[in-house]
Order: sequence, then structure tokens, then C-alpha cells
Amino acid sequence: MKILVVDDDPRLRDLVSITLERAGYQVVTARDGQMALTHAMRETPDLVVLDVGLPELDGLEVCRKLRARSDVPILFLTARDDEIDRILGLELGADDYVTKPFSPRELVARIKAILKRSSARGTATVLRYGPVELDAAGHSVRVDGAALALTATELSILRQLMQTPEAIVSRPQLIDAIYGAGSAVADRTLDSHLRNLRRKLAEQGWGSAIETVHGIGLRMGTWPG
Amino acid sequence: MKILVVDDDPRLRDLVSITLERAGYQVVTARDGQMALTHAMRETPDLVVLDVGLPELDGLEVCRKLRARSDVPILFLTARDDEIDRILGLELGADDYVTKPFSPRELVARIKAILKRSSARGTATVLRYGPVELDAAGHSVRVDGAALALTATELSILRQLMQTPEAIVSRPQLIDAIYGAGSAVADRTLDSHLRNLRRKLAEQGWGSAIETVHGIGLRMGTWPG
DNA sequence: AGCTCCCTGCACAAATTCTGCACAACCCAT
DNA sequence: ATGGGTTGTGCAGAATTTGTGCAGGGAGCT
Repeated sequence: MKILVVDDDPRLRDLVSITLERAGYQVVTARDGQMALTHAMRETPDLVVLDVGLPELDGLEVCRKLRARSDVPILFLTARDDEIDRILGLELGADDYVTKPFSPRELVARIKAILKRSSARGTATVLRYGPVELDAAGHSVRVDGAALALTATELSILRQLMQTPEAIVSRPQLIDAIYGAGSAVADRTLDSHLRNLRRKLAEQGWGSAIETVHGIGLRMGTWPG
Repeated sequence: MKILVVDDDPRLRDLVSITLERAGYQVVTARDGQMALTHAMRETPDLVVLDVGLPELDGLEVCRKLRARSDVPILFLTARDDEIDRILGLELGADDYVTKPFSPRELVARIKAILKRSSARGTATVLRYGPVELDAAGHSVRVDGAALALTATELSILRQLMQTPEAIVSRPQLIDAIYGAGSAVADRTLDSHLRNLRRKLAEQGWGSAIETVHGIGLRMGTWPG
């Protein structure tokens, strides 16, 4: 989980960073609104901790601009109570706020709560094609409801194929996607995994799910039924 | 609502006591760290007001010890600004702090805020999955109602896993979450704790609660029944 | 000081998965 | 039909990942 921390006060920035890093998050910092927007685009954080009282482009403005292009959860840091009213009044789509001074524990608790909510919202990690269901987070695959025990590599192959159903994926593409690009694994190796994967699918009665297109590549088949 | 006030200065103790009593709280006092711990155990206060600069066992130490067995909210009283850094930096789990000199009104306001928050957090501190119940506040775990004696690390692991049931948590993620990020604990160490945790679960008949997904991580299992 | 409990991590064993060779089977254009 | 290129299969050693026995060190309690 990556978190973008935006505050102009270096001490507070450090405090928050250290706290969050201890809590197991990856942290990126920005010291003003402009930088915040740049980083938000480039780093695609999972959450933004945003100070309201930024110089120049203030926090509320940054929030509005962020919301224009992303649904990233936002947690505001506010110094004074009257700032809270502005946040609430403006309905900017902030997810929560914490008033300074705050305790690290509190901050982490709030962040966890937000992330939990937003991950509950976005259960879109499940790929589905025909009777095959692939849950990336749980590393689990079900066929007609029955769980399939796949190894990491097998699952990786299946995911690639399911990401573009009905489209043909070439072998080099697959290999690049599974191992990094420019890896030197033999073509036969891919075949081995492919075989195991097919065998496991076949045990559930879907042996023909992955079809070979000779000389071109592989694809998650056009479903028979 | 019962509040424990810990300070070695009798005048300040009285001031705080009277202020709080006027605000409608029941007050218990202690003049040193040792006494504070004793009272905290016996009286189970709803909040502790703790002076940082105590003789002998200092406030930070008291806080740490309290945290070892309870989640009671803690409000620090600090004399100097540099003490604040220590509180925040150490991430002891304090909920707020007030610098001396402070106004009685300020103190009461902070206390109200903390109590409000902690009651709002309220009953959501219990994680449950299958027959396993984890009560973060009480540091206790029950399986089919039977209490399980877990060490701090074991509990930490279990909590991480239960926070995202059915999802896989990688070993690095677990290690980052339990110790700070970027810590250098051996992989085997995690295994050791894991083994102990599993053994204890097995004694209650749920040895398979935590399953291993080879090469990926661990997960709080898909429940058998 | 002595005792207990917990954390940490080494050395080794066990389990699981990955890789790729040798060869057979297959597809398609000529 | 035939030959060259492509894909599937049996198999086994290599490599990685995970589990276990065990022990030293340190914190806390009496």
C-alpha cells in the first residue's frame, strides 16, 4: 500500500512518514500542492494524506483537482476546528479528517479504516470468464464453484489470458508478462506449466478452456456453451 | 466515567482533580509510575492523564507498560516542547497531549474529544472469522469461546491475517506490518512464531486455520465448514 | 540473583514448484 | 505426401520456499 503525504511542514512530514512506514506502508511525500498533483499522477498512491493549510494551492483546491481524475481516498489534516467546517461544507469528497495535534495511533487507525472501506467497495479484483473465476487478492481460482489449487506460475498464466478474453496472446508476450521482460526461459518451460494448468482445468471438465492457435499464440477460448 | 490522574506535583494533581470532578468525572490519583500501574489495574479507569516527567518510572515507561495490557486512552501532560517529539516519535500509543501550562477548559475539551473518539471506535474492535474471535482492545483471542494465550507477536500476526480474511498476505507484508517497514528480521523467525501460533490454534482443533500458499504468502483460510 | 517466558535466528529437513531436455505429435504450405 | 517449423508430453534434477529442532539472549517478575 502506497500513501502520499502532503504537508509543507518538514517536521510533520517526517513524523507522519515514519509513523506510516512503521505501520507497514510505503510512503511518498510532497511539500506543496503542485508537487502533490504531480506525484499523485505518477505514483498512483492508494491514499493521500493532505494538509489543508498549504501555501499557494491549498489543500481543498488540491482535493478538488485530484477528484477530477481519480477516486483515491483522501484524509485531511487540519490545524483548526473552523477548517473542519469548510471541509464538511464543501463536500469535496474527502474520506475523513484528523485535527492537529493528533496521535500517530489515531492516524494509522483512521487510515486503516479508510483503506478497509475502499477496498470493500472495490471488489473488482475478480476476473471471470465462463465458469472460471479468478480472485487475484486471494490467489484463488474456482471453476463452477470448485476451488482449483494453482501454483504461482500457473495462476500468472491464467490471469494473463483472462485479462484479455477471446484475444490471442503470443508466447513471448506471455513469458514477458510472467517473468520480467527480457528473461531467458525456454519455450518448453512455458509449455510445461501450460500443461499442468490445462490438466487441472480438465479435472474440472474444462480441458479445452485454453486453446492453442498454431503459430500465433494462446487464448482463453471462445466458450463452447 | 472514571479518570486516573498521575502527577508527582500535588498542586497540579489537585488542580486537575478538581477540574475533572467539576466536569462530572470520577477521579483517582496516583503520584508515581508504580502507583499508577497498580491503580490502572485495580480501578480500570476509562482514561489516564499522565505526566511525562515522573520521578523514577517516567511517563513514557508507564505508558508502554500500560499498553502491554490495555488500550485505555492516555492523555499526556508535558512541560516542554521537546518532550512532545519524544511522545510522538516513540509511537507509544498516546491519544493526545497537553502542554503545561494549560487551561482547565482546554484539558476538559481534550478529554471529551478522546472519550468521544474511543467510544465511537467502540465495538468494532472485535475481529471474527469462523470460530476465531480477536478482541484488539483486550488483547485476547477466543476459539469456540475458549481463551487462547498468545504472545504479542503471535497476536500481531493473527490480527494481520484476520484483517483481510480469505486474502493472501505475503511474508514481507507480514514482517513489515509486525515490525516496522524495512526491518531486518529473518524469514525463519516469522516461521517460528507462526509455528507457535498454529500449535496453539491446533490445540483448540483449528490447526488448519492459517494456511500456507506456497511461494505467495499466508492466509486466514477459506473455512472448511 | 534466579527463574520464566518470549523473541530471534541458525542449521538442516521436508515439501513444493520450476525448468528444460529429448522426443513424439501435430499443423500447414509446398 | 513431405519437410520444416511449432506444440505437447514424460520425466527428473535444480531451485526455491517452508517447516522443525534447538539454543542463546534479553526483558520482566519474585
